[in-house]
Formats: sequence, C-alpha cells, structure tokens
Amino acid sequence: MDAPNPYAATCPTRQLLDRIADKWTVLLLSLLNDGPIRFNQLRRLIEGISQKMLSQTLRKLERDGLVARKVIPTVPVTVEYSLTPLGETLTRTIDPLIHWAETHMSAVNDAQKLYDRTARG
Amino acid sequence: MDAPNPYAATCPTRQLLDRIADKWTVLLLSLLNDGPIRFNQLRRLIEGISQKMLSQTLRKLERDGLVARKVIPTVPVTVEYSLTPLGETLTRTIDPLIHWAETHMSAVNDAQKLYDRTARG
DNA sequence: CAGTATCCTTTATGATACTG
DNA sequence: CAGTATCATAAAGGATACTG
Repeated sequence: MDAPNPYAATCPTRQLLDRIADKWTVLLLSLLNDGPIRFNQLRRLIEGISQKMLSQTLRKLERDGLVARKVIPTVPVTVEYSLTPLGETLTRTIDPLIHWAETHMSAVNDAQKLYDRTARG
Repeated sequence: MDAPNPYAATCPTRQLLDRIADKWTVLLLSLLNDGPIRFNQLRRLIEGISQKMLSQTLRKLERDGLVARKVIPTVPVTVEYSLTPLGETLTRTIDPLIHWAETHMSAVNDAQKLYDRTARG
C-alpha cells in the first residue's frame, strides 16, 4: 500500500540527503578519511569554516554513528575525531564525487558562462 | 604559492558541494537518470516539491550543463528534461550514494536513537 | 585546546496567485 | 502544461564573546 517510489518524503535517500546536503558534512567526511584528526587541525585545514559549524557538524556526524569522538585527558584536553566503520563505507561512496569535481567542474563553469551569455541578455 | 589543499574555499570540491548540496538537486539528477521526463511528471514523482523549487532547481542544472531542456511545440506546450552527457557522468557517481542510503540508513537511525538515549537525558 | 552561548544576516524553501 | 512573480517563513550559516 505504501508508495513504492524512492522519492517519497520518507525514503532513505531523502533522509540521507537531508543529513549530508549541507555546506560542510561531505567535506569533513572526506578529510576524516585521511585518518584521526583533532578539532583545531580540522579547523585550520578547512578554509572558512567557523568554530560553530565545525562543532555542530561533527556532533551531528557523531550522532549518526558516522564519526567517533575520542577525548584524550591531556592538559588542555585533546579530542580526536575519526570515521567509524559505518562512516568509512559512506566515505567510500562519496570519494568518486570528489574526483568528479576535480575533473569536471571546469566544464560546469564553462557551461555556466555559455548559459549566461546566451540564455540571458 | 597557492594553498595545495583541496579544502580551500575555491577548490572544485567546494564548488560542486555548493551547487548540489541542497534539498532537491541530487534527487532530480537521480530521477532524470531513468530517461527524459516532463515537468509535471517530475513534480508528481517527487513528493513534496513545490513548483517553484522544481523550476528553480531545473534551471540551475540546465545552467550547469548537467540537464538539457527541450521544448516541444504542442498545445499546450510540452517540455522535456534529460541528462546531458556531462550530467550522466555526475549521476553515475551519485548512484552509489542512493544505494548506500537504502542499505545503511537504518543503521544511522539506530545510531541516532542510541546517541539520544545515552549522550542525552 | 575544544568547545558553548548568543545575536544577527543570508539563503533556502514554501504558499499562493497569476499567465501564455 | 509549464512556468513566473510575490510574499512570507524557516533554516543555515557566521561573528563574537565566553569557559573548563
């Protein structure tokens, strides 16, 4: 009786997109793929991210079971973030996207320029 | 002299994410992957999308050179949308993501429940 | 170092009415 | 059918100050 289509509001695809379709999530996952890393290291690596968004995005990823947070009781405290096994499976599917961006974004930019010259005044 | 890291504000990955990280783009690409389709067909298939967002998202995809728009001069007019070859290459990299969602989102939902029971309350 | 809290601006999205 | 225009709201993101 349920709608069989994968585009229903509650389908897994929609759920996933609602979670990762933001400015920083995919970028973070991709960075964490290189191994465990500390909060301020991430902050320095990702140009332009605010402390608030880094913290918020990491907490969401932790809640989703995609990222593990490990507190090391140094003084001051050190916190290390890493992918969980589940997070690794997701990151592996995201990786080709990064590669696509590197090889095809220039074509997209060209298409935009063409569109703006023709379809517009 | 440029920052060599792929997380710089202007890197292709950031550009791509800024473009597709919204509520509907990936979903639309995935649907268009099944073949050419008309405006209102898309609208009916994607539960919850507004006319405005469908129109707006399609135009952006067209501008990016990812989707082709074909006007068929019937009365009233028919408009058919389809992936361009460039759009097809992107959609192929996105496809595994849909599959990941179908097989792993239940694990994510479980993780969320666990997190909410422990890290909270 | 690794955050939280608060305020504020921008962007994204939605509802509704209208058109060739 | 396939849109556009306008108004309104919600959600995302950023700046800044503060804390164990």
